[in-house]
This record gives sequence, structure tokens and C-alpha cells, in this order.
Amino acid sequence: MNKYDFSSIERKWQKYWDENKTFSATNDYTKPKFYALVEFPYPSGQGLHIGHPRPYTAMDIVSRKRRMEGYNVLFPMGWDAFGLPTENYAIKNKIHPAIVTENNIKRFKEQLKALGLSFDWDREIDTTDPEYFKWTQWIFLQMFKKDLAYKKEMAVNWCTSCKVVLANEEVVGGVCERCGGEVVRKVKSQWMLKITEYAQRLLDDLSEVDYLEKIKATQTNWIGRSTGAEVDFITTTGDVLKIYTTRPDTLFGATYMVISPEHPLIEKWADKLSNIDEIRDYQEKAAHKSDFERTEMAKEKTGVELKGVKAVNPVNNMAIPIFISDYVLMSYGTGAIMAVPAHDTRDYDFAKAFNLPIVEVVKGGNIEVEAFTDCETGVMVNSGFLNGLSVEEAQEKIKKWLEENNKGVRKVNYKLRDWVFSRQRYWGEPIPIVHCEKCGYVALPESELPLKLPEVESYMPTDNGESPLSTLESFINTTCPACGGPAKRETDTMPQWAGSSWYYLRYCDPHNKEALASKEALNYWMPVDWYNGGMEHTTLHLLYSRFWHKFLYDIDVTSQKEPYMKRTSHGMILGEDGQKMSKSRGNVINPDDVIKVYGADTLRLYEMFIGDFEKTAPWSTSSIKGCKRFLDRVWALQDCLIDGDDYREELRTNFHKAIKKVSEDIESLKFNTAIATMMALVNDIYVVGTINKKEYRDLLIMLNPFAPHITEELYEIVGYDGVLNQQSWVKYDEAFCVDDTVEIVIQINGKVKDRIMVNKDLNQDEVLEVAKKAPKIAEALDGKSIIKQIYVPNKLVNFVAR
RNA sequence: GCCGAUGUGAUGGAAUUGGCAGACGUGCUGGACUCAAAAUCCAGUGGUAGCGAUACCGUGCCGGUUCGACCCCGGCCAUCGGCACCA
Repeated sequence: MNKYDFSSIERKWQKYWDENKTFSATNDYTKPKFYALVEFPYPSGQGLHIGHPRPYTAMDIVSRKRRMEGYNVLFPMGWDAFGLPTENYAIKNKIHPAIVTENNIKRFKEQLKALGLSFDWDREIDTTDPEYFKWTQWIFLQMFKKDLAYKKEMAVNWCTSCKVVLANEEVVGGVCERCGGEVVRKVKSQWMLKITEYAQRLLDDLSEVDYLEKIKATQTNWIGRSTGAEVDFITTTGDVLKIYTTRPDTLFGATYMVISPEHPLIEKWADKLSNIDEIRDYQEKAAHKSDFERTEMAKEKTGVELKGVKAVNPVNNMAIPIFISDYVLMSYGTGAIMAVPAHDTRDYDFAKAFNLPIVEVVKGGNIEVEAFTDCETGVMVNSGFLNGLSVEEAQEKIKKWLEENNKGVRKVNYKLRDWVFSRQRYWGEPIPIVHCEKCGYVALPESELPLKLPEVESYMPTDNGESPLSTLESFINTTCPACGGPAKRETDTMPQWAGSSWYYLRYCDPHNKEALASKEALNYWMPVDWYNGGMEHTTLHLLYSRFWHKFLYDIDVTSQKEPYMKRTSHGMILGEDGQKMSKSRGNVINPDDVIKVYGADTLRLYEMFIGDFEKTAPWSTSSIKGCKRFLDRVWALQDCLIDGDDYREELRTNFHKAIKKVSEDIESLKFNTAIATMMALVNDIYVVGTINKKEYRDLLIMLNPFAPHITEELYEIVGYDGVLNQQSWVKYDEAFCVDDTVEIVIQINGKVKDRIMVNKDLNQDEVLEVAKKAPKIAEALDGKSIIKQIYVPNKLVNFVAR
């Protein structure tokens, strides 16, 4: 036996797969297809992280198994390469971001290849390639034409450190998702995408896809649908003050109103308000608070009454005061609420702070102590024609009443906001729009795509919140495609999420020059059958790309409503100390080093064996040795080889069981137990002492998706026909999955007392008979009467005795 | 506060449908091989008591259902992730 020289074996097979294009998806559209997708990485300067191979290997295993099962498999890889770190690195080191990107991609690609992942490299894509982002821009233009992209002056999240606008999804815990910097509100003119128009469909169609429950729950929460009513309160000035509420049943308990500090009616009423200075002062303070400060100060309610104006409650004609307070957001509902302190905790706090009346309209709680918010148990009181009804009945009745009397309408609201789509950065897709004094915002003709990034001296973001492109006269000044007059180009670029919102479509037909992909290719390959990615993208990339896909479906580019049939998620790999890996903690594991010492097959195996795929797991340098030992033992089996073309009696059940378990576990992402099963099988083989050619071959096939290099090599060494990856996946027979004799556990009163071996499928009476005769059992039952006997076939007997 | 998870030996984690708790791996202990070490191989390894067969205890805590509960139900505690003044 020669040495298991993993380095040269791995290099050899990686070269072989490359040269033979072993894993190219064919365009034979008659074969059954399988589209496996992993999130393409951002090629950072740090190179591959030890966490990257976990999802990649998992889907590689599924892909390799599918190929052996006869599918035409598409398992592609590419680069999500626009982004801030590249730009920052470029600024710091005075290298063009395109060069930085090219270098990073080169490194990433080498590292991925060293893992033996079966990607189809002929379909590699790069979001920064003009031939790619031409189509990102094209999609944007289609949205613009359908009024789904619009420019709006609005308060946005501004990261003071990145000097860039952030989408709501990018603000995490009040700070910048990427850098942790402070986020403040800033009024800017921004490109927006109307994702809200798709809110209901994004919610509804979750029922048509197979996503992990927690992914569906997170998206559902984020979309945040609520049902209620819009109600018109008429003010003493004669204006309509429209509010939104989910609890119209509590209308009789509305004792005051609160409007957002940004509410437009305040300006209209300005000369009627006796305390306008105080109000202006409060508005000023609210405007300067960052979102972080606003949430930080959530505990204490502040506000100012608008003195001089009152509103009339439409159900009882009571005139009630109006306040402004920053707990009411202009961006949700109508920016105004009716306050029902008895049945809403926030209103309760506010009423206590300002000494306002609290009127109970739902009986069931103790409003002396706290707001009663339960909708299930209460009964309506102090509510005129609603008295005596349940909350649910009252809601229905009041909604009808509002509509019949023209005082309000039923209304559905969503927490989801439109997507802030412009970034004040250089390294992103230019937005293909020009602004003309006469014609307004005008789309660039499609023939002018791609609109490439100009060469600039400096990529530095500017302090005034403008894009680096804004200083480049030659880029800005152009002519209007509509009227031919002078016009200015948009200087903001698209966010990082743009290119990844449709990349899975490009893989279907990556070199197409006429369209983002041919209809034929899309019809064959789409939808993605299985998409694995990080939980952190649930309300970002995953939601955005579903939105784009639905839009492309509406304009007949794609034929499916949903892009991804199945979505799963992997856990993070932590440092050995159980902490997140980071340079500052000094607990970073570098995949290159691991491959050098143990080989790619061992790394792959260990990343799959480390624990439950969906959970975070700490790295363990000593544990990885176990996986190496296992591969050493598989390698050494070549010395125990004997002839034979069928399983031998003593290993038949072991093989059938193992094949069943491994096959099923791969489908349910239980790679750790699949590997444990193969380890146990190899242990059993060593007990027998020999392995025949049929048995070895099947072991190699089973192990191949996990450890592709060593298995290919052994397959060749033994001299089987062809190459391993071309073989069919192993099959099992249910009939051989149970041993001829089975061990039956015998319990007395639920406690295990003995075990017996019996022939399988013996009938109940026979087994009970044998069980009672077992010496320990007979002794224990002596002098007792059996009240009940329970029999579980091939497993267990329980005597209930007294 | 709301939503979603999770809690099992020294340790990473198994346990199909309510049916042998601790598979598989690591670590540790002892042994073989070796001048020695590494590697490899063999045996053992939840706790307590006992020379021992064995007995009792044991899946975060308290209770319940059941012949039988890591699993189901009720009530807590702890940890993690997400959302959060969304009317």
C-alpha cells in the first residue's frame, strides 16, 4: 500500500475534473434537471473564511449525489463583487477597485478549487462585469417604466461612518449592519423601489415554497401585515385627521389623539396654535434624534399638546385634545393615532405621564394597574351600540358602521417599507437615468447599456452626502434621450443587493448577449430546486430577490412565481473558544492551513461532521483528527481487499442499513449522522477483517460526495471500470435492512430487566412466551400477577405486574 | 414586550413514530508495539455504592398524561438569534 498522500491526490483529481469539465451542466433539456444553489460570496481581501466551506460542501454533497442519480445538475458559482470593503481598500491603497476585485476573485477561486467543490466553472459570473450589470441596469429600467422605481425626497438612514444611505433592512439594532457605525436620519432625494406593492404576494406565496419555518416566520414578521380601519376625525378647524387603528372596537375609549412631529397638518394650523414655539421646539428635537436615540429613549413618553385645536370622536362627538409625540411615526399608517389608554400600553404610559382620562371600554382587566390589551376574553362596555359584544364582534360591527356612515374604511397595513435603492458610492452599478430640466427623470435607452463606471481620480465618499461620481463633469453632463437638450446623469449607484437579486437567473444562460437569459434556458432550469444560505439574508437578499423575481414574472421574463423551491440555512462556525472568529480575538482558523495539514477531504468531512448543520458549532482542532483517522482507515482497507461481487452474509444488513441511512440523511441535511453511519460501517468491516470488491466499491460511492478525492483515487487504485463520479448512486433493499435475529428489550413495569435475541417477525404470543421464560424475568415475575403485557414488534416487551 | 430557537456525559453531538438514553467522534485511563516518542492497534469510560453479579440515580427546574416520556401537556428558569413606541 502506498501512502495516503492527500496533497498530490487532491491536486491530481482537481486537475482531472477541470480538464474533463466533469461537472459542467449540459444543455440537454431532455434530461431531468436539478438546480442547486449556494449564495455567491463577496470576494473580500481576507480570502476564504473557514465558515464558507460549510454550506458549499453541503450543497456539493447533494449535487454529487444527484449526478449519480442521473440528474443534469446545475451547481454554479460566481462573485457578488460590488461593495464597500473593496472600495475602501482601493482608496487606502490607491488601486482601482476593479483590480482589487480581480485579485480577490483569483484568490477565492483558487481556494474554492482546493476544496474540490463540483462547481460548473464555465458558468462563473461576476456582478461587476459590464456584461453582467448591463442586465441589472436593464431590470432597473423595466421597473422604472412600470413606476416601481421612483425618486423621492425623504428622511433616510444615513451611516455617518460609511457616509452612505442604508435600506431599512441594513440598519440592525439602530446601527449600520456592516460597520456598526451610528445611523442618523437625513433628508435626501433617493431612488426607491416599490417593494410594498408586492407585500401581499410576498406573503401569500410563502405557502407555495418549502422554506424552513423560521425563515417564513422572519419574512412574515418583517412584512408585518395588520388589519384594521382608517377612521376620520374631524377637527375644530374643519380638517379631516385620518388615523389608522387595528382596534376600531375601542373607539369609544379614545380620549385624545397623537400625531407625528412631522405631520403636515401642524404647519396648516400654525397660526391657530397658542403654543407654536413649544411645538416647533419639540419638532426640532425629534428631527435631530437618530433612530438609535429614538429607540433608546423609548421608555419615557414625551410630547406637546396642540393648544387651539381639538378633534371630534366620530362615535360619540366628544371633543378631545391632540398631542404631538415622537412615538408616532410618520412612516407608518397615517402618521396619526387615536389614543385609547385603557387598552394600549403606550397610550397608557402617555396618559399617565400627561394625566389624561383613561376610559375602560373592554371589561376583563384592571385598568387601574395597566392597560388591558387582550382581544380574546374581553366584553365591550361604555361603548354605546357595541356594549355587550365580544372584541371580535365589536370589530366587525364598528367597521360596518364606519363604512355605512362614511366615517372610515377597512384597511390593511404593512410594516414593510419601500426599498431605498441609491448609494453615494463609486463601486456599484450606475443608475441608468438622466435628469433633464424639461423632461424630468428619463431612462437611458436600452441600446446604451451597460452604462459603465467612468475612471475617476478619487473614489472617496464625500462629506456632503454626494456620490464620488458627482464631481466628474464629463460623466454628469449628457444629453436628454427624450428631447436632446442638456441633462445630468444620476450619480448615485445601486446598493450591493442589486446584482444578487437576479444572479440565479444568469447562471441558466450566462453568456447570452441578447437577453439576461434565454426563455428556453430559464424554462428548463428554473426554479432553483434547493437554495442554501445564511439566516442573515432572510429579510435582505432573500426578500429582495423574491421581489425582483415576481416583477420579472409579471413582465414575462420568467415563468415561475417564486425563484426558490426550497431554502435551508446553515449555522456559523465559531472559534475554538466558542466566540465568533475575529482577528482581534485571535481565534481565526484559516482553511488553507487546515488543507495543508489534513487535506481538503478531511476538512470537508469535518465541517459536515462538526454538528447539526443548522446550528452554530465551535471549531475543534483535536476533533478534526477523528475525520482524518477515518479516511486513513478507509485508505488502509485496500490491503484487506478480497474478490467478490455481492455483499457477504456478515455485512449484508450493515450495508443496506448504511446506504439507506446515508441516502436519507443527505436529503435532510443530517450530514453528521450520515458520516457517523459510515464510520460505524467501517468499524464493522474491520471486525470482519476483510472487504470484498463489491463492498469496497459501494463504500467508495457512498463516501464520494463527502470526500471526493480519496474515493476517486481508491476507485482507480482498485481498478474498477471508469471513474467513480460517473457511477450510479448505491441502492438498498428494505427487506435487508433488518437483521434476521433481533434483540428484544424486556421491561417489567417500564424498567429494562433483560434482553433476548429472537428471530425477526416472530408473532406476539411466541415472543411473550420466550420473554417470560428468560431467567431474570421469570425470577422477577415469580409471585406476581401480570396485569397487562405490551408488545412492540421487533423491539420491546413490557410486563405490568403487581 | 413580541416572534423563533435551544438546554442531554469531561467535550462536539446521537436517539426514526412515545419504546434499550449517550450512536459516531474527541478527550481521558489502562494495555500492546517501541530504546523512547509519535503514529497505529486492543480494552475501558454518565454518576453513586459494591470485589462482584447487581442496585439506585440520571436528558435545565416543578408538576401532569401514559404500561412506558429527552420526546406529549401545563407552569417556571436560563441561554442564543431576530424584531421592537408599527397604533
